[in-house]
Amino acid sequence: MVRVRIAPSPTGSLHVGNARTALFNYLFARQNQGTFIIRMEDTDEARSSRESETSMLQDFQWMKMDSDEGPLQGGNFGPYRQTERLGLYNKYTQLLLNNNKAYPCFCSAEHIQEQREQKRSNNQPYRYDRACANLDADTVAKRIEQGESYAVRLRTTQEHVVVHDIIRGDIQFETDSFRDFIIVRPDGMPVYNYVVAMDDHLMEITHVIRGDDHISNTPKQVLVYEALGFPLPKFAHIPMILGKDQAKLSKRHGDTTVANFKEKGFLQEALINYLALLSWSPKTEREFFTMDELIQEFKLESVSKSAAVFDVEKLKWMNGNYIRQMEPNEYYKRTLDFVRASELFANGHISEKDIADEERFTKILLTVRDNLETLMDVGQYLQPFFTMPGLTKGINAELSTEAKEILELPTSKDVLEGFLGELKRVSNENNADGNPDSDTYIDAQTYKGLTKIVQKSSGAKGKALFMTIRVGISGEHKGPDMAELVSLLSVGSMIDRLRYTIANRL
RNA sequence: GUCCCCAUCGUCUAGUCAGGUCUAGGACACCGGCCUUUCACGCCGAUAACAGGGGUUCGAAUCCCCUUGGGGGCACCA
Repeated sequence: MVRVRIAPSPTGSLHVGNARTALFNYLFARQNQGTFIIRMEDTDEARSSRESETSMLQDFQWMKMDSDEGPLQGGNFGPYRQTERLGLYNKYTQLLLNNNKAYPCFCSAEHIQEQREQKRSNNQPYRYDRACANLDADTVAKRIEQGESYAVRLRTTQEHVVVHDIIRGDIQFETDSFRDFIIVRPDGMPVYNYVVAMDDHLMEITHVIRGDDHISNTPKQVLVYEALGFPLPKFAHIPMILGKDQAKLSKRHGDTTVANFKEKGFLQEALINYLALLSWSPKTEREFFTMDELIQEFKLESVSKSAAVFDVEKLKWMNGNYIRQMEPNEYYKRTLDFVRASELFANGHISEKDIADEERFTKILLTVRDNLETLMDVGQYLQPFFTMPGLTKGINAELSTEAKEILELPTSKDVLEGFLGELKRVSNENNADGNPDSDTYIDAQTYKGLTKIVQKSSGAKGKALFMTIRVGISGEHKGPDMAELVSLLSVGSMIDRLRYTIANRL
């Protein structure tokens, strides 16, 4: 029975590096009908918080990595927060002390620190001098009785430790450099490398799958397992995710948390898919996988040994693909949060009433879909349908450089005035009272006919014709197909827009 | 400094374990073209890599050694 765990520290929201480690654990668990466990390593009280834990657990949920055991749902191997497990460790420490596999060390932290610095400055590796390794029992008892504080050290007897790693094979370490490391601090707080080993054993973890920044911790943990007589789990150290500068991905690289990507309008499916492809490959040319397909295809043994640079550009590309593949109704639903978060909505240009007209709103959303890389982009592309920069208060009046260049074309005045004239003519034909109002629309075919007329009168064609009309009406140099855009805007509003552009922007 | 890990296009990778089919394949980005009398989407194409040096071998991206480069650890942090 496979049991794996992800053990994050609740010190912020879930980082993509951790998310990827979690993903590999999750995939491995599911494909083996195993158990996926979340354990919070919250013993660093200064940095850990319950809020962080909550947001992390939400991130896992959003990523659709459902856990079988964890701090919220519990399980048979709890508790699932390290701070709640502290009582479990004492008896093991006592056992080690009784067996002489560990011993109390009365050296002060300051003294050790001094020695370490001295060695360092001489460019020599520090090793504990084992000053307290062989004190006789009476002395020890007496000093403890006198209230002298002490740390507990694990007695290291072997010269080297071999770690068997599923991805890297055997790795050998000399124990010399960390010999007799501390497992319990003077205040009784057990140390990380000691605690993980016990937790993993107590939770019956079969495969420890974690980032390769933990490789050098592993021999210490192996020593703990052996001292306690615990059977070893299997280890698999997966490569790090790097930033553009090839250094370990961290906050200073910008957006690196799952929450960041969620907010920016990345889809869970795309993030999972992209993350799965960092340091793992199906060894075919296929790139798109659903979670279920990943569960089928993923192979822990074929995880690469080298680190991967996180490339947002490729994630965006993948995200755009997922957006385009969605069912219209799902697309509508999943986009709404981002519509409501947009500036247009905040300024009242898009209202709940607009959104509630599901058919029309979906139609509009669909016309801008090809332009999206993330769902957050909708705000930008929806603008032409609901307002125009400069025309409406609260919207930035600045035109992009590209848009300005288009309006500077020699034919642009003729194009805009020509098109304005045609719109007026059409609306007069359609309205008995001769006043263009907001209920008159033209269809794509009519629009094409009008552009032909304007082409003749202005002499502009192609880009000079269509881009000028686009900028004149929308204020943007990119966006949905013109025929679709025009057929969704009332003639009255287009007339207003053109007048504004002619008056203020030419 | 020391220990450990890693090394194919700018980036993600296939090929490496079982050497020849590799004048090194795919994808992102970039550049060019087509489609659309427009941007985007889509399609087509181009540029672009075996870190260096020694071996072993008829033959090395693939095996061995060295160098170089990069990363991570070296705590009474997790």
